[in-house]
Amino acid sequence: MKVTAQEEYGLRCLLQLARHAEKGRPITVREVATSEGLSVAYAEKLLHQLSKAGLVESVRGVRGGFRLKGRPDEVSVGDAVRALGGFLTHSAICQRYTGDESQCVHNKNCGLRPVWTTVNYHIQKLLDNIPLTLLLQDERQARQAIVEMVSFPFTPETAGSVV
Amino acid sequence: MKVTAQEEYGLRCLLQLARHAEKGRPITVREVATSEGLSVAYAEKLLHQLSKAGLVESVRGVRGGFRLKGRPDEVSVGDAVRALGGFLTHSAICQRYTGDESQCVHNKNCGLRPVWTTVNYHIQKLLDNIPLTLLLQDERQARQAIVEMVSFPFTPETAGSVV
DNA sequence: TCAATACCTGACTATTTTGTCAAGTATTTA
DNA sequence: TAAATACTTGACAAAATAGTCAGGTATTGA
Repeated sequence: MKVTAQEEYGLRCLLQLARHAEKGRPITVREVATSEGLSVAYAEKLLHQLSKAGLVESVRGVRGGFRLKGRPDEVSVGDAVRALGGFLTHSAICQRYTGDESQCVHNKNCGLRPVWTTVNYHIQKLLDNIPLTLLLQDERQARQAIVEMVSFPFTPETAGSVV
Repeated sequence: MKVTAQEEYGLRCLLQLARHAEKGRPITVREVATSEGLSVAYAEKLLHQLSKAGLVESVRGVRGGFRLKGRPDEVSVGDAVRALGGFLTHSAICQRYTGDESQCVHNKNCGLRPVWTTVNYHIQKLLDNIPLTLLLQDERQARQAIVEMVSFPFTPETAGSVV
């Protein structure tokens, strides 16, 4: 159960664009890479990925760079995850984990499938409701905002203990 | 955002043991491997992993094999995931994704951390409440049981559309 | 006690995912 | 229009994950 490098780093780069959005002019790959501690080549690849997915637009030439395509409060973490690797869909799992067979032996009747379906539903629902702007504040505030948003008994203290 | 092969296949093997539990005698690796469409060597590795984690016990020698250690209704999917690769903890993410630096540049103040904390909390809470027995029924019933358990508006129809 | 059954272990190979590199194209500005 | 800036692309290298293999040890039962 993990977050891929693409998702983590890609999301961080996207947050840089969101943070930079108000300034109007695009931000260069070099700037993003530097402030994220990534190589320029790698940041380039990630931004390109986000660009292909339509979350980001690129401007070539001297004053060029990358720019968030929508308003930062209209782009969600869910959008980013979808663009960067996708959610835990059961169809992806079923197609991938087929053992030695060409089709999964549980294809017709699988006790596990409802589990992943449900997990996926939860995560997707949660992340689709977190706009990038929510994460531009400092960590304490971001946590606060998310906790209030999801509205279930979940305080910073329990949060810490869960992890 | 993905489920690792270890988690998926390991969980499937564990379900075989749970299914077999009432018969009393252990089930051999060969039997598990065959019914899951896995190689014997691989099933062996997975079962060994579950054994090290204490979810499963092994019996050597002629009538040997593997056996679930607890009662099938007392072992949860959450237990299995923990044994097989672990949850999406933020500490794992922070330690792993450090870019070119030795420490993540966001170590002190990270807007993303509360997101993963929350996601992790949700998933863990959900999976810890799904006992293996719930998944031994046929898929329709399993889905039904999970849906009732989590008690939120989530029908088979919407489930399909989400995936 | 010896042969057959089954688990145990660690090293090895294959595959996938991550990350880099180099040569290109588009745009601006002097 | 030439030089500098920046994005584009596809092939490649490195690292992590997945899966295999071979030789071992423990237990049973004839």
